[in-house]
Amino acid sequence: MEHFRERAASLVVDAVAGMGSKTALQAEKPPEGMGDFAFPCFGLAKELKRSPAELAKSVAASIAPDPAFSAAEAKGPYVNFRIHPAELAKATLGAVMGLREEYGNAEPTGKRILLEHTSANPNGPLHVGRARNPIIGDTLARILARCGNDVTTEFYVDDMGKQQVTLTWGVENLKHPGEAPKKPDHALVWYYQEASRLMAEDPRILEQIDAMISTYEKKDSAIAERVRKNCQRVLEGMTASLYRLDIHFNSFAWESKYIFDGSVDSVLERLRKLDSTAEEDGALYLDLERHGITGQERKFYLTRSDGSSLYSTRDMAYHLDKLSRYDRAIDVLGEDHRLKAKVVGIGTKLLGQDKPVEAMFYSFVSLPEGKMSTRRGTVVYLDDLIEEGVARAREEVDKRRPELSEELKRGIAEAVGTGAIRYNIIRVQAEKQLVFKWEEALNFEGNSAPFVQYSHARASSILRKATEFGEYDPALLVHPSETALIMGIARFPSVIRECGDSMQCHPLALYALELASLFNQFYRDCPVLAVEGELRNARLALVTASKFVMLNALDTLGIVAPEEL
RNA sequence: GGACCUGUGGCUUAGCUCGGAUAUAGCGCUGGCCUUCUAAGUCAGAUGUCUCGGGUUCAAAUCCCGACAGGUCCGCCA
Repeated sequence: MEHFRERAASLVVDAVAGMGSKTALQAEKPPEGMGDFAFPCFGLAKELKRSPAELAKSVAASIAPDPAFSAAEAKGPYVNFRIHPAELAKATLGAVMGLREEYGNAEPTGKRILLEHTSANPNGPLHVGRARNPIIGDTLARILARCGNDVTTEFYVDDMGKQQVTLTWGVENLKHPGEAPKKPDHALVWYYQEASRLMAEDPRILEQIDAMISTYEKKDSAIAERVRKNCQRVLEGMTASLYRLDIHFNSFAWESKYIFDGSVDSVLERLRKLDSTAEEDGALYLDLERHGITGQERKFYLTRSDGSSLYSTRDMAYHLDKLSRYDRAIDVLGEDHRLKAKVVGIGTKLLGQDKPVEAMFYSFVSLPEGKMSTRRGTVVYLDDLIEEGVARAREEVDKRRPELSEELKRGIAEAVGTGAIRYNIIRVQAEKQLVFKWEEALNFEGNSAPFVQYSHARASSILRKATEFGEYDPALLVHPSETALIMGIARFPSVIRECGDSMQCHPLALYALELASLFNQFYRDCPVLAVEGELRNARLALVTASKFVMLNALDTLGIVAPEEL
C-alpha cells in the first residue's frame, strides 16, 4: 500500500515539476468511489495563480502512464489515482502468503523497550477500572513488538505505601468473620477494607500503622518481609486474573528494593546538589518554576522533614535504573499520574539521563452510580466480569452450536467472553472517560471482538472444506468486494506502524472491525467453494490471506481467534 | 483559584498530530435477506447547529482566542 502511495506521489511530483513547481502534494483518502489516492491542488493553485480545477486537469494530463495505476484523472480540484486491482492483488497477496503470521511486522529497530504497565497497588483484586491499564499495556507491548522492537513488560510493585502497611496491619490483627474466599486477592481485600475503616474510627490504630510505616522507611527488613509477603499473595491473585486475558509480565520490580539497595539515597544525594532543589524545614523539594510549572504546584517535595523519601523520588530511582538498562522506558498510567510522570522525567533529566520518560495515559472507568473504590468496596471486579462474560458466551455457544464437543464449546466461550472484554476496553481512545455498563462490556455483536472472530471462523470454515490449492492468479480478483478486501489487507502494516508511532491502540481495534466487515461483504458477494477452476484458486488464496491478517490483528489485540464459533 | 485531558445523531464512537470533495462506524429505531461456503452475518432507510461565541483561511469537526460542561491533578499520601 505504501509502495503505491509513494509511487503515486512521485508521479505527481514529476508532473508538477514539468509545470515549474517543486511543491510536493500530499495524498489523502478520497470519498467512496473516487479512487484510492487524491491530491488536492489548492496550494499549487495559489502558487501558480491558476484555478485549482484547471490545474488538476493539466497535472492529470501530464502524468506518465504507470502499470501500478489504472487511472489518474482530474476530479474537480483533485487529481485522483486508482490503483490497478491486479497489481494490488499481486503485491498484497504475495506479501501475506510469504510472511503469514509475520505479515504486518516492521523491520527490527534493534531497540530494547521496557514497558511498565498495571503496577496496581496490591491491596485487593483488580477491578474493571484498573483493568484498563493491563489491557492497554499488553496491547501496546504487542504492537511495539510487531513494530520491530524487543519489548520487556514489567509490573512495578508498590510495597511501600500506606495502603500496603494498612493491609498488613489488618492481616496481623483482625480475624475474618466467615470463610475467606480462596483466591488470595479476594481473601485479603477484606483485611484492607476493614483496617481502613477501623483506622478512620480509632486514632490509636492509625498511630500503630503510622509507626509501622516510619520503622519500615528506616529500612527495617523484618517489616519489609511481612508487607512483601501479603503483597506477593495479592499479586498472585492479580496475575491469575490477567493470565485469563493472556496478559503476562516478563518481570516485577519491587519499590522497596530501591530503598534497601541504596539507590534512592544516592539519587537524593545527587538531587540535593542541584540548583533546582532547595530545602524547607529539612524537607527537600524540587522547584518546578523554571520547568514551566508555576503556582501551587511549583514546589514538588522529594523528602519529608525527617529526610525519608517520597513516592516520586523512589520512582526517579526506578526510572533511572530502567533507562540505564533499556533504550526506551514507557509507562502506562492513569491520568492522575500526569504531573508525577512529568516531574519524574524532569528529575531524571536533571540527573543527566537524556532519554525521556515516555508515558501514555488513560482516563478512569466509573460506574453509573459513581467512582470505583477498593477501600469502599464500590467496584466491579475483573474476575466477576470475566466469569460473566464467559458464562454469557457459553449460553450463546450452547444455543448456536449444540453439536460441538464440550471441550470445543468451552474453548470458544472462553475466547469470546475474554475477547469481548479486551476489545471493549481497547476500542476507544484511552483519554476518554468510560462509564462501565455490563451490556456494553459484554457486547457480542456489531463493534465487538466476536464480530471479528466470527469472520475469521467463516474464513477458516471455507479453508477447512477446500482441498489443497496450488498456484493462483491474483489478476482474477477484480470484483469490487475482492478489491476492497485486498485494499483492507494491504493497509494492515501501516496501521500497526501508526499505532506504534503514536502509542495508541484503538486504531488497531477499529481496523480489525473494518477488515472483518470487508471480509463479510466479500463472503456475501463472492462464492468460493462453488466456483470452478482458476477463480476458485484465486479466491481461496484471498480467503487464506484474509484469515492470516484477521488472525494477526486479533493476536496483536491479545484476542484468541478460534477456528469455529 | 491555577494546570492538564475530554466534549461529534437518542446512546457509544472514528476523524483533530498534517485544515480540503457527500463527517466514520456500532447500539437502538423502520423495512428487507437463511433449500446458497456459520444470520454472533447482511442490505436499504430515518436520525447531525461536530458544546457555544469570536478569529485565521479560497476552505475549519480539524488551527488560534474566549466561554461552558464532565474528568483529573495542584498533600513533607500513594
